[in-house]
Amino acid sequence: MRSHNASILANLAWAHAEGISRADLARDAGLSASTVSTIVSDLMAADLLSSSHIAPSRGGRPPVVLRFNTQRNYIIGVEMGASHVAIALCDLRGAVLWSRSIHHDVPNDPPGTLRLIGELVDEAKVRPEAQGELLGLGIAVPCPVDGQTPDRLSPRLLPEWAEVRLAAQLHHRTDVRVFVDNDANCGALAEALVGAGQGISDFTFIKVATGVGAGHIVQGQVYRGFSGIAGEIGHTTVDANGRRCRCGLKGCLEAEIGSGSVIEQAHEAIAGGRETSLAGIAELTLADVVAHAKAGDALAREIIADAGSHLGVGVANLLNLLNPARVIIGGRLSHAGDLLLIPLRETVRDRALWSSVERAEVVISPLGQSQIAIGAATLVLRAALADLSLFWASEQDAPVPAPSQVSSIWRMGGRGRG
Amino acid sequence: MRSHNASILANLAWAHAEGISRADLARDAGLSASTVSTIVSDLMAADLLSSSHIAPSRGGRPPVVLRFNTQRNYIIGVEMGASHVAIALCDLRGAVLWSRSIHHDVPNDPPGTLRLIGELVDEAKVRPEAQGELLGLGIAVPCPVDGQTPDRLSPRLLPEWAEVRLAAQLHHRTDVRVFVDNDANCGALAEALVGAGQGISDFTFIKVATGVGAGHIVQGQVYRGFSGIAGEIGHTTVDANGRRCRCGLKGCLEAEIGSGSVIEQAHEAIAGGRETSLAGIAELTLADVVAHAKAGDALAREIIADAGSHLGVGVANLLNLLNPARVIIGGRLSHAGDLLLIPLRETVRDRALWSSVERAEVVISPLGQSQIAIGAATLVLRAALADLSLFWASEQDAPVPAPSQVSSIWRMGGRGRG
DNA sequence: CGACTTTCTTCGATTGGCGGAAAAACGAAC
DNA sequence: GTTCGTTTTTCCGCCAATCGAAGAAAGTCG
Repeated sequence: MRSHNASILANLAWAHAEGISRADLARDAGLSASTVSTIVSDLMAADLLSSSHIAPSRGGRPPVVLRFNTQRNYIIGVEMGASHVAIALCDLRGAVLWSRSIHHDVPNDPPGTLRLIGELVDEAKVRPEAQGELLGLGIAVPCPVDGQTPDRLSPRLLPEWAEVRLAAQLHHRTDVRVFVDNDANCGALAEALVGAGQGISDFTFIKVATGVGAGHIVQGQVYRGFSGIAGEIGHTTVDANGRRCRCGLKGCLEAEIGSGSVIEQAHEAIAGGRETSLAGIAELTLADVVAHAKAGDALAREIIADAGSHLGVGVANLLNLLNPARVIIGGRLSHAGDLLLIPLRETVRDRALWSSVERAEVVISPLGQSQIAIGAATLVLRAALADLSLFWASEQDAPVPAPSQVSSIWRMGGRGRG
Repeated sequence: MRSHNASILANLAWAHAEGISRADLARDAGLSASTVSTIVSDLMAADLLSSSHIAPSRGGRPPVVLRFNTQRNYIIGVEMGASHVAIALCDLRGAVLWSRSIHHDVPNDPPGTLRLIGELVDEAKVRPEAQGELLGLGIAVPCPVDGQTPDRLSPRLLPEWAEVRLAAQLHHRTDVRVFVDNDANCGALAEALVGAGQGISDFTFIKVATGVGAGHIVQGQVYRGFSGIAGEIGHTTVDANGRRCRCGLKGCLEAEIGSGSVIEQAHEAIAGGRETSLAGIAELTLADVVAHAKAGDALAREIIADAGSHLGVGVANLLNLLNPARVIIGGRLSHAGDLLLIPLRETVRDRALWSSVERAEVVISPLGQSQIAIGAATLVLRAALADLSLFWASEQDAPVPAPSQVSSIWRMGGRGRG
């Protein structure tokens, strides 16, 4: 009903960062000018929209340009990584106003992690950049999130977290809505709203770091599959005779290009007497390998190019199977840029059967270090844009538990709307 | 609006083949009883629903059971295969009332194929089974269908068809709506509506015959990807050191289990002096291999079990990447039944990282020989159920060209409804 | 300076769904 | 058998929300 059209208009206004007139809103939404006018006045009363300036006339009365009020609220996104917690304070455009990243042993220390997140959120709340009210808290977790039991992390990957009800605890601590989703899905959502996936209805985001995971955007929505684990590209086979993976198989993508494997490959080469500037680094990390590759080290470049080729096999299979318009590579390995991308693209081209697959774009995420934390923030943003009532009901009911999917059957009317 | 809710109710009634009362419709659809009553009376006036009988009371007034009128129209589905044309005459339930299959060199003879289809349609129209009016004609084609140029078949796979406007010509010939889609997508749709995918929102159908293709059902809708070629599982790599594929790569799934490969493997073994009942068959076909495997021939069983294992690798990758609730195997190879399925499931279990993947069901299509032709018919059925106006506008406008996707943004109101 | 355009608002009119009342048709209890 | 309660279905008035037409506002253009 009304709220649905209001949501459409709000989304249109949000998408037009440069501003949009009522007349253009009516055209884009396919609604009558009168309807748009009444809804816009509601949205302005709610401070979601505000008129920005008057654009030059196009032959008649000059249009009043409306802007989505990105300062109305702020959002906090938190990335729980394998070995760090990152936080990003964002406005409603998804722009990062402030961020931090702290080393922490997340998998093995749930209480400490919860405390750390609480402190970081408190810190963010009092930052001068935090304008308006806190709209919600988004958390990206390094494991699949099941739609059935959304507030339980995977006991298999994170046994220590098995009994922790993350969203509930953080809601209790912070008193705002808490949204939880898998990190790769968050990354995909970030790209969809503020990154390389803007305006693209079907793409896949691949995060390559400690693990390798993918998030699919299908018809503009995050796709979770049947039990919420779609995107486990890390354990698809890319080389049946490849390295042994922690999952027990051989040649999983993750076993070839996950940070553990990359570092292992470097160690093996060093042990084999290979000349490299990586030798002598005490605790070799993926960041070291990437940095030295960029600085020109031959071994590091080789390892990364190799990773690119392996990733290319997985991407080619993905393209054949799902045919996304674009594949966006993120995660720490993606900071290697062209060193990774060029061999990747080459492999994809070699393995692409269809010209349309060949034409599919493979790019590196433009969102940088905070990518996943931004994605966590966009969980809140997307939810609020899809259901504007979240903007006016600040406290109320329980933390939103599920990785909320917009209900697939849209139902007109229906009993008991708010 | 109204028509949308009418569509919801019609779909509910269709889905309840045993019949459903107005009160239950209201409950299931979340609409008020009064609204349901008015819409139902419209649908009954249009002869889409009819009251069937009165069910026993559940303590109050006994409910009038309504049934979707599956005899109101009939549908014709046509499968264009690599070497045959199959036709299925279906009622609105998707049940096959009559079918035929004719050998024909489809790829190299467009005019003859069009003529043949025309004759088959004419034959179907005068069958006694054809009740009511012809609702539409669905065509399953053995190549991807692009949303941009829906009425052009792939010039790469079917060069002879490059200039043929299939849907337009058939519309001209038959004067009914023509719907065209890829065969694997048709197969998936058939499973969704009348096969092993009923009630499952996310599954994948894999057709294994001459080629190997998949059709995805995502959130209850056929998923085509960006350029309409999603599901090209046949050219994902399952064994980097495997057989050479016609696409130039090695170890594509199709190169391992496509009918060409299966027959080739049989010939190789026979040439190698292997004892088998397949030896001596003049023109060995996939059907022969399947039949002899069922009859107990060791070589045939081996080849099929091998195909099952290879398919298992592809299915495992698919499960990891997309996490469908079920994978349905169809196509001629699937007639081998357990001989294919057992090794397939074993491979999947070995390669499944997540318990939910492990639990995913892999089954054989229950729809048999006419599966794809039924799928072509369900193209029409789905379109009409999604847009009831197709039921009352028999002739009118151009043939429906695109593999119609339900528009992703649902818009309330909007100008100019019918 | 008038004609024309484009934008935006105001004002009925219409559509369509909802809630409640009422009718219909039954079971159960006394 | 009468009465009461229940479930199904219909009828009626109300309300929300959109649209179209008309008009006001604020320009451009010749």
